[in-house]
Amino acid sequence: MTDGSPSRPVRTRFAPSPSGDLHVGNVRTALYAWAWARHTGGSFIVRIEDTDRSRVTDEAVAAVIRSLRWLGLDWDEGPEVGGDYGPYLQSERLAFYSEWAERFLAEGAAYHCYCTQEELDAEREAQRAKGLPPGYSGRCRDLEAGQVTAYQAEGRRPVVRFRMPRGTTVVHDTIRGEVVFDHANIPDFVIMRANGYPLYNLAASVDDALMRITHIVRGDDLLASTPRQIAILRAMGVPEEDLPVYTHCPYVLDPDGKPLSKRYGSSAISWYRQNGYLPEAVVNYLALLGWSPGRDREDLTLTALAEIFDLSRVGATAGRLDPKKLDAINGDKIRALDPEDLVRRIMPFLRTAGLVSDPPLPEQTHIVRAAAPLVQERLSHLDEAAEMLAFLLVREDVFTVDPESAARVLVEDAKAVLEAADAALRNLSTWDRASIEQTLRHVLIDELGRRPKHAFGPVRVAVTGRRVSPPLFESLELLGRERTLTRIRHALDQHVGA
RNA sequence: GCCCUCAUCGUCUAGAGGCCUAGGACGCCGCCCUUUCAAGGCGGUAGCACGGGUUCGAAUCCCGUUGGGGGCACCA
Repeated sequence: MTDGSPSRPVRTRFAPSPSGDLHVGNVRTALYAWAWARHTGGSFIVRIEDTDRSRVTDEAVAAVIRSLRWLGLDWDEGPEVGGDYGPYLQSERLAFYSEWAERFLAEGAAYHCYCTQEELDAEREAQRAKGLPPGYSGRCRDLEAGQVTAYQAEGRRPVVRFRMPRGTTVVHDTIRGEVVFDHANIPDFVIMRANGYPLYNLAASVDDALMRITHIVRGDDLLASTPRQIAILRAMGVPEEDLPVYTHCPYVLDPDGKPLSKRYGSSAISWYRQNGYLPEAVVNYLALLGWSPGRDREDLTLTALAEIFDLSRVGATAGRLDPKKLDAINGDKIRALDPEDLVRRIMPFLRTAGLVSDPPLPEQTHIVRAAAPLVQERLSHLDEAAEMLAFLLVREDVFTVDPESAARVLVEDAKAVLEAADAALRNLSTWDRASIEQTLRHVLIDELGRRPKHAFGPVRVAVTGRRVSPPLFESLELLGRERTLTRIRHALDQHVGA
């Protein structure tokens, strides 16, 4: 449907309801909307759908904004940046909704409905019992003046219900093609509560029209409500050719193939930030989940997306989250980082782990700068830097050797190795990586006749406390002679038994 | 119950009737490199849900079946 050559400036929007943190499905939708706006040179608008809900708080709105900024999705109009079509919080746009509701009422496109919740529930129950589709019967559709007065006398306060016209609606969707809905299956629906607050279909449609949205990119769950929104748009007088183009993105599922729920921890976008993921990795991964550039290209950035993203290539099938693939991409992105940038991104995690002060002391910064390159290609997540670098940053009196590693490596057989290493390193004239390696190789391999694994293993465990560590010789250089020898002697005393 | 919708390796996908003996990526399995772990290199494993059509020819088009998902609110 979308031919990629829009006749009017593209305006896409992301319209989250701020109930808790964004989840990855929403984020992907936002990403696509953003990418399409950027690709076409159009505008990306953020609108907060907070028309209801006591559950909406300022903090929730702030969380949405924080997440979008973290991801790098910038908006041309919306909260904090303003724009010509504001305000961008629906709670501040109530006047628009009532104005249109009044007009619909006056023109007969909508009517007052006096049914109580109980009556509606009973109606639905009866329909269910008869195996009929649930839905409003249209009882109040053509109320006579007398009935209205009677209801009012009872103290009933009406809601505004939209009168769904007869006929069919064809939704033009870039993913589904032309989807036909028979209005016979779409009962009249409420657009305004008795308390004057609008409902989703009204608010969203009024805003989309007023904000001149050209492309609506949203979740698949909204496809079925699209004919209602189109009906409202038409009632507002929006010409057919100005109706928005729709893109209903399929669901993002958890690794088990089930719809994302709050139960699944990593459905919330903040989880990724906290667990050491780079926003550019999340973006890259999500871009590929449900969309493909068509060529065998997978290394994507926001810049690249702005260049090549095409709404018409968004796929129709739901996608499962694949943590392994995300991890792989995250590792790639970490490896591609400028070392200084890596240091900057790692610091917060080291701080959280209590390994560096806030702000970091000069010597801590020095060590992290020097050590970052050693772990860069070993990191899958930023937070892993903490455990990898702990042995370098921890206070000497707090340093401990992992018991299992000690039990397996610091055995009787290691005694000779540690003693030889101790003696050789003690007398080493120059303390640098090359000298350390040369000496240890000479003493442990050539003289003692140990295989590399058995030569360096005990030293590694004694000095780093673990069997897995950054490269040994560089590690010793950074640790310094003093601390290295202390740890070797300590291992000799505590584990091997001198 | 009614309406809508989806269906290619384990996962994300390429594929728009012959280029498909179905390509790539992640995962997985080997091998190489190697001071551990990674990273890197090389190789391998694995898929068009099923049944009917249409066509000289179908992963690609049509119908149905099965299975999955969504919707039918004074939620968004």
